[in-house]
Amino acid sequence: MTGDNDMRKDDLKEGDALALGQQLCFAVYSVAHAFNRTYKPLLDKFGLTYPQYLVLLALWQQDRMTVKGIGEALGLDSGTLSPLLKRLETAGFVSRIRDKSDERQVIVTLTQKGAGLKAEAFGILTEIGKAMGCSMAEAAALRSALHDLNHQLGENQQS
Amino acid sequence: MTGDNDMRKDDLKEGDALALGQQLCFAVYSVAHAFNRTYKPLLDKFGLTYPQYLVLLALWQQDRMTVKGIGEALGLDSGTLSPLLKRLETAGFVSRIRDKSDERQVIVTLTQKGAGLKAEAFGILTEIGKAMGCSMAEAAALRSALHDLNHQLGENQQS
DNA sequence: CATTATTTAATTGTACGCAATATAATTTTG
DNA sequence: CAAAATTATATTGCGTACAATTAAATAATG
Repeated sequence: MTGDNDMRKDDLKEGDALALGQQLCFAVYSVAHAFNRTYKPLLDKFGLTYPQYLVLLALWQQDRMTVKGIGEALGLDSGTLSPLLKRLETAGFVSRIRDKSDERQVIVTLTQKGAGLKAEAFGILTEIGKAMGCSMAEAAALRSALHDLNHQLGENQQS
Repeated sequence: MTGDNDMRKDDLKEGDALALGQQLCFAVYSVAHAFNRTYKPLLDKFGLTYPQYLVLLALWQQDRMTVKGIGEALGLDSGTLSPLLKRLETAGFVSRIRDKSDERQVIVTLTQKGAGLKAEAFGILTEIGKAMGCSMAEAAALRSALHDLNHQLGENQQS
């Protein structure tokens, strides 16, 4: 480290561009993991994973969705959802029934157990709110910025 | 809005506040996937996955790290890193050598191929910058907010 | 200095996430 | 109406993530 490196602060700008701490994507990646770790103990009580919880959230908002509908709501494809829904079915939270009027489709429906979980899972909301420990305005601004970024990144996808 | 106390709006706001953390989490989750999709075609050219690219970013910043060191930098454990590093070694980007002075440790070192890739990676930055379609200032602000959130979520973890 | 405890990687098992493919049902079309 | 194209879901294969376990090396302890 002696002598062979005369780099001064001014020269470091380009080198720093590739630094981990500078990467927005890494910040997002890290927070996603942090959220996952925060949710895990809360969801473990119900035997749910975070993606499974997302599916239930979607169904609590609107029951009787097709696999495709859930996929569009969550940004997941059948390769992810088919086995996930099978596990949710095995666990007794949802049932999957072929649509009689279009047998290609599978209608995913909440069971009583799945529907009943909504009330119990309400406590998760408050726990997550507490864990974030930031103001509503901050959270709302961040959500909005991420929403824009998500849309922007999606735009560049279809090329 | 301040000081105006409209009963209905208050109810709505309370519901929003409760759900905000959850929505923020989903926004982060979605953007993480969106970034992954944006990076994929860029990294495919080099035969890299995004987590593998993260490891190289860490090594470009500081070469000769232990598995544990890389894990701390990226928030990953040996269960993820061991097979990943094996693939990076097979692909010729890094080499793994047992530390002679402490044979428990494995020192991960960039090969010439791995080190040489850094120059080409600047092109990825430009592409990502374009895809994000926001100013440096915006990106920096978002990164800073995510950094804070990550720290905050981490605080609540240690119980 | 031998035993125990801790540390570091690797391994095993489960669950995403996604590309590519397969399969069956429905539409489109010629 | 029959052949081709499209659509919806499921399956396969690969690469993360992460908990739990294992194995080997080092450190701490009596």
